[in-house]
Amino acid sequence: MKKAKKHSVKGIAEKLNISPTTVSFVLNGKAKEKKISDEMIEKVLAYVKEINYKPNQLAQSLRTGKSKIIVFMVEDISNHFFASIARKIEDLAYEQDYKVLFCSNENKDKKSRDLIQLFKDRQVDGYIINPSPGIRNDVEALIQDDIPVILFDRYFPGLKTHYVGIDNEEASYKATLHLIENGFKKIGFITLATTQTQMANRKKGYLKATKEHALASKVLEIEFDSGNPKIKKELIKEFIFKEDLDAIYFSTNYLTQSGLEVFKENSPELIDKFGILTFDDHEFFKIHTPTISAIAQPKDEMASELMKLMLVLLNKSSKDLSPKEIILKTTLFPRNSTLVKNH
Amino acid sequence: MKKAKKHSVKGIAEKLNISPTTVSFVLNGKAKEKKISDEMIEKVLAYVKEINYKPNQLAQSLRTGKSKIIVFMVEDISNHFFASIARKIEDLAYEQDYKVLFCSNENKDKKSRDLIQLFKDRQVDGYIINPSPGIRNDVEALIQDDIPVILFDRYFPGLKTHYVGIDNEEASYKATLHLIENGFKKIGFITLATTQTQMANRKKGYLKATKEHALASKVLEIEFDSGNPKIKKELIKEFIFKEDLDAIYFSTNYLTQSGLEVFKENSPELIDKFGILTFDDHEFFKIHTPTISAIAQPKDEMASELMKLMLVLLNKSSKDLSPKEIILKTTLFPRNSTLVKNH
DNA sequence: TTTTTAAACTAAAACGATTTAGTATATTAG
DNA sequence: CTAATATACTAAATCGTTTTAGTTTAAAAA
Repeated sequence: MKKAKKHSVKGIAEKLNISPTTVSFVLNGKAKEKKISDEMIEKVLAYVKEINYKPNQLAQSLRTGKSKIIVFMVEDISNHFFASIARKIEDLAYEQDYKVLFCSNENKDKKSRDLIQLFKDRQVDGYIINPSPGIRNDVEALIQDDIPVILFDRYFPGLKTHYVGIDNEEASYKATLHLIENGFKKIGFITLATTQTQMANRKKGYLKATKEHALASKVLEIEFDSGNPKIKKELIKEFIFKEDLDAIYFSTNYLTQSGLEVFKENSPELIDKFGILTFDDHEFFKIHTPTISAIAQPKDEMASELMKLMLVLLNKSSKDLSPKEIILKTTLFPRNSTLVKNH
Repeated sequence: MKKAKKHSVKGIAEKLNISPTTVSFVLNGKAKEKKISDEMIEKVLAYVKEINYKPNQLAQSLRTGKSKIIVFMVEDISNHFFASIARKIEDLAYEQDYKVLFCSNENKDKKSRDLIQLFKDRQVDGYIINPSPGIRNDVEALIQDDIPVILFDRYFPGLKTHYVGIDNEEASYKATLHLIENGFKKIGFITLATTQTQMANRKKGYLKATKEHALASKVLEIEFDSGNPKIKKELIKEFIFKEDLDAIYFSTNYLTQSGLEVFKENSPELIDKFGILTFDDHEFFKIHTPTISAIAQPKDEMASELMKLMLVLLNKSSKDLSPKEIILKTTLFPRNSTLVKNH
């Protein structure tokens, strides 16, 4: 197999004895507008097809300032929730000839900032960001620079940005009601120690429901990176077994997993005495014993709303589009862990 | 906030009253070699630092032909196994100033080919590929073009390429022995209907072990995309309950999940009568009832070996490096599903 | 017939870097 | 004292596009 020599606009022009300008116009569909004759268009198109010419994206990007690349930055791309959305985003983007750079900020500001800086130098066209708590200014700076940014899952109160997410408070409120309706009276809430909106609102929902029903509210807040995972489990263990509870509600599947491990490792039989509910669904909750009730976020829909909005932003040169908030519906899947109880 | 004007080599040169060449030499560490004086170096570096200049990667890429982007193509990026490796690859790549384009080929040849074509136009520097069955020629073409390619998880027999993976036959053989040693005599093997190496070798290992111990071998092969998931589960259900078996060994966690669902949905209590073993570990296997024995692939190590090798390839202009095969060790985690049985 | 306007194309600059092939001055060798 | 060599820099080409500002010829208007 011989090394195919690179084709170029210039080469094509020479071969056809015309100017690169003409070739470029035809290639970019500006032929009509630029009064190129039909025969000429035909000729160029035919040759381009014959040699299967594909423009050099780098050169194109350099000239136009558009890289046709978008960034999808999340807390952890290996997390099932984010990975599923990423998978969908990928498809939608490639369909439109965009590439996606996926990256994980570990919910750390330094990492977020480093990544954003990195991408700025690469003139990425747009950002979909699941922001770490302290990057409000950086997000603002991007917006000031007129670069399309969409936040998702969490946002910065008061900062007007495009946003795709769910109504965490409402979802959490309803989920807590579900527990209450099923007879649970001493509901513990295990969440992350953070002021970020998604978690804060889930807590609000929980507190609202318990308060309304005059139930005690017991909350355990765990540091995100509480060093070693042992500590996390120790905290959960203590909370579950020392507090006087009849149900546990986890604010995110990251914690649920640890919680279920705690049961498994300590007293597997005891899990049936508790109501268990979790934010974020996972296939495995359907095969766990007992099956675990969960609040599912509409991952596919989130992905498509994100990309739909992003494409609009990418094609607007004028940034006249006022910040758009897209709030999607969650679904509560009641399963055995909160239904058929023997309490 | 005012829009920061773009800096450039040319701009810097003008400001300092020197030539762009000099600036470039200094920036690329060629100052000494090009006999630039120490004061000059100092001056340039100081100014560059002052204005926090960052070179335009696109321009750089166009000129040098290196995009500093690598592709990580897998079957499905939302799959836990691949997502975990991706997460690690990401870190290692960014450390070296490389970006990574993640993408999923769904194990389909057309998608694989489309993606490769897409990236060629973007002059990606290197490819890490989990190949679909029919893209041998495309991979060969990339290698002919002298572009770094590493296959992983599966390979093309006879085609010499760089490769990172495990010894699937050996791992599968040992896993089957584990079942046999724990008293199981009628072991069913559920796998995908594919001739791809990773699956073929897992089957080989299973067959070898059962044959050696004069046990019957019963294999169920399922089409990857057998239309609707119902059909897949129907097949599994029939296999599990109609064949006379005392253990089930799944060749990949994609099938294990369905298998466990089958048990859950039909007769949850029956799972304790079977030995259950799966290829590929998952956190949830530790909290399933019973806990599920699994063969774990060294995901982190795979990722680091992949990137280590990739970086070597990227820095070799000469392609003198003969194809390197890196075979890593798996770990068998025996858990309750194969240990404490009442059969 | 002369002037305008339209049609069909093109030359050359620009995007922002890297690199080859110099030039001018200073130093050393012969 | 001249020639050779080293030092310290630079002009201009190049990567492969896009786009602005033309030019030339033909047709329409005056």
